[in-house]
Amino acid sequence: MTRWARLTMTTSLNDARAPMSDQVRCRFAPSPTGFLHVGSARTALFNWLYARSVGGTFVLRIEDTDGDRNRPELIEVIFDELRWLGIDWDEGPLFQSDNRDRHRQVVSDMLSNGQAYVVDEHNEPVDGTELVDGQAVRFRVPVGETVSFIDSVRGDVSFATDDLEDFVVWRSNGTPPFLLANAVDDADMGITHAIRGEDLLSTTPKVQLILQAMGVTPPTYAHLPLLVNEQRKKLSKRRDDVSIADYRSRGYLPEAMVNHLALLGWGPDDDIEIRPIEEIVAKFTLERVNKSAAFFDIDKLDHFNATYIQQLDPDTFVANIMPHLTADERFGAAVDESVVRQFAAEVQQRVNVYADAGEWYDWLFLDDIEFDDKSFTKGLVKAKKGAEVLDGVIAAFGDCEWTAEVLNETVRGVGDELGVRSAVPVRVAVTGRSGGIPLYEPLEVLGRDAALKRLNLARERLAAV
RNA sequence: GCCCCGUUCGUCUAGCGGCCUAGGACGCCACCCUCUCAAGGUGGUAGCACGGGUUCAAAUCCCGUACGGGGUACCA
Repeated sequence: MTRWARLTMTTSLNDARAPMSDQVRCRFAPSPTGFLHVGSARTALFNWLYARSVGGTFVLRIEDTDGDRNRPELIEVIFDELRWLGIDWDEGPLFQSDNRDRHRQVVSDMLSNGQAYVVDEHNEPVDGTELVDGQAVRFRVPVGETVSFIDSVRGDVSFATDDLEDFVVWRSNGTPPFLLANAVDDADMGITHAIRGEDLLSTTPKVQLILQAMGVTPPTYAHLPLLVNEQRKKLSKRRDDVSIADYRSRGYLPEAMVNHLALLGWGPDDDIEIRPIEEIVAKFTLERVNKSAAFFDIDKLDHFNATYIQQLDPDTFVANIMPHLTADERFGAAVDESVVRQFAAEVQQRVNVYADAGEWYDWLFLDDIEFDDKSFTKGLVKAKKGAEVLDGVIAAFGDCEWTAEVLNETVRGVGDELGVRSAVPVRVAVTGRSGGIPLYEPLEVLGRDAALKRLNLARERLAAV
């Protein structure tokens, strides 16, 4: 049995149509023309949320009719990103291209019924009610009528057919355009709720006309507000940094991503934003979906991600950041997992994204640190008695007991003697930065020789300023 | 141009006629904590686009204006 044969079975089931509310069927229908981006992922998520929230079925369909831009190798990638996000599907993947004969049949029927007509390359109508190779078919849009429907998000929406031109339902290259294939497939698959982006709102009357011509009851539509960039324009793969895969590789957690995405165009009634997906499913309704566009705010995503990272058990955290650390070309080869583990708790509460973990650890694995200019200026050059502090610490570190506790007391002692705060200058000298995880335990691990080497280096550099 | 949709703090949102002196979150600022930076805690900053109605009462309903967006393809 082919994939599509299974579909047609659903169709016949659906034809019997006793649409019960517990028979909700949603679908996500990406076209494999690019990587999964945040806008598509949000659409997929809302379909999934709705299906799960009402115990319905979530179907995955690949809209691979756009021959030229189609990139089959991306199909698996899209699946992989969906799985990563935790968006699982109950049926499919089904491939639109498998339904080509059916699409052709529908258009053919339209021609014989006079609902559509053949046009030549100049868009001039051609006599005849048969599909002709090399010629397109246009739908005959009725005159003076109104197409209206109830959108679950937007309420009543209506369009005058007079504002619609006779749109193409079959291309001259022998393939169905999106409008036709999408409408037919939704009907055949018994889709009850089409949840999609608002950019498709104005194509809806055309879809309704097609369905009407087929004698099929259209699904309920829900048009989600668009995700926009800083300029308030629809997110675009070209302009915007929106690939789910990119976020994944930088070390965002799927839980954080999904949680954040769920809050774009929807909000719970109880002010609790960060919460498990099960709770979001339980609270989700289409009626609560907003109408206005939402900006994808990375700062907020970062906050969510940091929160989810903090909740991780330490072993998982270490396991997850290790690949990012060892992949770092500056110090990756020197990374010692036991050291990573020793200070993981401190890093875990500071890091927003796994990929940033290196910034907290690097000085422990680097032979030669680089000084952050701002830190060096503020922490040493402009610090009171910066040079004296370093001199004092260098002298004291030469023979003091090398334990975190003693190191702490020693640095403090030098500062007290000089009447200044000594911790930051030492930190800058040893780590290159003015901020970081608590200093003395790592310093104990780093060792006396390395510490002295850096202190002396910093002292020389300071003298040269 | 035409059609459609939208408009609550900078951002994401709660609000579905009185509970609003408009709540939460991110960001930002301050303070506490503190070896630093974070985290955490406390406090603060900032908004119903505008104008008309309707109503005893409007962020909430109606109309208009402005602004923004989407569509208007043999793309999806």
